[in-house]
Amino acid sequence: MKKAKQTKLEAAGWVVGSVKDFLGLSEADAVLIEMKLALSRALRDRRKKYGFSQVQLAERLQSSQSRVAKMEAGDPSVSMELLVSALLLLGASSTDLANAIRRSEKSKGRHAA
Amino acid sequence: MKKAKQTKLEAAGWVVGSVKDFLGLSEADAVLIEMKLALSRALRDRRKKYGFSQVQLAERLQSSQSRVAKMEAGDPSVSMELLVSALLLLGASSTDLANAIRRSEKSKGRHAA
DNA sequence: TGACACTATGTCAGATATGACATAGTGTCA
DNA sequence: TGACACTATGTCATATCTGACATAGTGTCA
Repeated sequence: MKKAKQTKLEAAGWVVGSVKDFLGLSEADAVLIEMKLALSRALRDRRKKYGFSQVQLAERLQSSQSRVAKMEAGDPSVSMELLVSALLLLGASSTDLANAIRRSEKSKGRHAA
Repeated sequence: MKKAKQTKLEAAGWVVGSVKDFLGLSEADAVLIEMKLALSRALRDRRKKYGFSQVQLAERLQSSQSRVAKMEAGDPSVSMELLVSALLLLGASSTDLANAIRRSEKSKGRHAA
């Protein structure tokens, strides 16, 4: 579901609101990125909370320092699943994750008040 | 962070509670699976709410009917990211996702009350 | 200044996920 | 019964992700 999205969907006659309250493609992408960034921040916070270095965390995750750095940097090569797995291994609960995701919501456009 | 987890971690001297309130490896896995199942259910619900067939949804996602079926079945070949992307394209908000994830939490062991 | 611990960035071989296809199963309507 | 729409399952080539490595950047302490 990655490449050639826009053109194909436009060809298929996508119109914002065709079914009502569907998001445009690019907005869904933006929301996903925001969510991943929120998880990145949560990961860094949690690591620091425990006083771990990236190297130490990498050991626990059975990963590498470079990947931990990319996770925390919101690098596009890092999947949401990896971020969530890492957070869970750092003791985060479903509720913690839910909160991080909920908080990722953009404060919206403020079109009307 | 997949294979050979257990043995390596055990060799590294993993003990539940070594840092306190860390989850055991297998529990983190279980939680992740629960979360993905919750998202699967949310996807099916949302698709049905809009009266779409799997084929119709696949078109919107630029995917295929078979993959939609696997998504809804909680097939291990489906990533969390794919589930979330699909939900977002069906108009789910960050809050919706957060709720689904929060609800995925197991009702715990009831060890003490 | 240098030495050190920590973090960031680029690359790549191997592992995993993906869309697509075929095909089978299920339910409904006539 | 058959025809049809929908869903499930298996497979596969290709796309994407991952851990690992090298190396560069940053901060701190002496």
